[in-house]
Amino acid sequence: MDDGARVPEGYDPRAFPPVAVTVDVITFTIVDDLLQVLLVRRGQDPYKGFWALPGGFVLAEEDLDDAALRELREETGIVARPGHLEQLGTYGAPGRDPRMRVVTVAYWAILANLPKPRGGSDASDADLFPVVMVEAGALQLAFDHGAIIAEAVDRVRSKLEYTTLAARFCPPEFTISRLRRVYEAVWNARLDPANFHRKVTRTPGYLRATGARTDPMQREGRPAELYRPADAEYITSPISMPPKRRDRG
Amino acid sequence: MDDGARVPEGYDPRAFPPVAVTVDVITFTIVDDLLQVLLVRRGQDPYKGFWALPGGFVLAEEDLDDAALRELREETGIVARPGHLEQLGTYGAPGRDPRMRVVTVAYWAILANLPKPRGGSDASDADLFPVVMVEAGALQLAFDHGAIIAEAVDRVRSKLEYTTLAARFCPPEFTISRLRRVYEAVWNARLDPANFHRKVTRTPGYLRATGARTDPMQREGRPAELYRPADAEYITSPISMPPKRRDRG
DNA sequence: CTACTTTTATTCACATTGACAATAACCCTT
DNA sequence: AAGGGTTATTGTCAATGTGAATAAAAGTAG
Repeated sequence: MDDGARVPEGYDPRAFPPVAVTVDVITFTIVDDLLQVLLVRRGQDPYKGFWALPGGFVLAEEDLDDAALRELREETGIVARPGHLEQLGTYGAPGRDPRMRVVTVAYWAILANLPKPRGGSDASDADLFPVVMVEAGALQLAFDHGAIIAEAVDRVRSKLEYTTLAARFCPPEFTISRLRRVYEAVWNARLDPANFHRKVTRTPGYLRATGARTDPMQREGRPAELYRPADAEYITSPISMPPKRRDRG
Repeated sequence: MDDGARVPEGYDPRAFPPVAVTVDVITFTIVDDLLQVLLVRRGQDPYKGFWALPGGFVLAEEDLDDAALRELREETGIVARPGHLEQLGTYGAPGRDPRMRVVTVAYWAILANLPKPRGGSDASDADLFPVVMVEAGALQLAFDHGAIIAEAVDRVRSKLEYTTLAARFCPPEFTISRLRRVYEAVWNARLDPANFHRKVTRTPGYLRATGARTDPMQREGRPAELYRPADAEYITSPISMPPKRRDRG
């Protein structure tokens, strides 16, 4: 069957504007009941010493998703596969990189149990920062990475409403209150434990009880039932964010 | 204030893999109570004679959104500004274009009252096709445009649930039943007129009554109140898609 | 007038949700 | 063993939202 993929003769592969294509990755995790984002300190100009998203050039024969995973690994030493990896958007305003035209494809990822990050080849340092700190403008961010992070935060906040992605922040087995604290950290809001319990346990496809309980020795209060994620990726009736968020007072 | 945007000396702008960056645009409109998509027939290899999304190279000093608007205008002769234009995603699998590495940034747009399309510079022809026809595989589509269109259709279908974008398919003033037929066309489902009316009129920020009515001479039945879009872009309580869709029988 | 069409209002049964009370299951101290 | 503290889980109740069904309203056509 003819798939039409003929290459015309005399085609000049250089007859297009010179553009570099890169990927950048926004990695979210939860530490100390706070939503945190992974950043690397730039070791060279431009923006030397500024904090930036891990990222870099897409290789010649590499798909975009693979490039995102590779850069995350190379620049931060993280070998664990993210619990979620998804394209966020592509940013290509002329002048966003002072050297030349750079179009970057941004990805965002969820990692549970993020190990202590260490700098890789292109970065002199890597560290986690609470999103509230980034939103407050407490960091010097390179390029347009502040705006990109803001869009990623919006995305993860709204995706918790109608997907089961919150479980990706958790270990394979987790309690309902752990899941609730994920929502509370990402949304920066407090949820009623009883109503949250009723909502998620009655959402079909979200949770599957394991039958086991938490070890009472390690925690305070009544031991909790352990759950693992079920098969649903999207939920029909959303878990709605409380109307008033308490961020920044 | 130092913004850190120093250009290092000796930087080689060619030290990156040769990649072409293009934009493609999925344009939706509603004709004959059907969701339709705008395609152009390719006038040259590869995929000569196949149907494709309008698109092309991003120019040297051009932002991505501008490139999308320009390509839509150049390849289809459409001068009207879309009621909505949004990035869909970026597709860059090696080999998706047989000539060279091409990374394309896909946009999707909503146009109301789309005029009869005519071919532009790069396309020998442009026409509208019902989405159900594309989904049935009735067209020979170039590159990976079939998969891209499928993702765009998913996106517009789900966005009708929690945004006010359905109104972008309508003229500036419209009736509730017109708005309902937008949902019915996009979702390929039937909605109860009375419940839909109650729902959208009680959704804050969605509609603002104009006080006028439709001219009874032109239509059958009772004249309907005319509305225009209000200020909300997102709605808190979603308009939910009926569970069973009737597409393809 | 009646028949017919579409729009809009109303009603009922039922599900969902927020607020909050009550109970359960553990720990610890006395 | 009893009581207090903490967290987990279940239950109650009123308010609200939704699907289905019906009715009323406002026009045209005959």
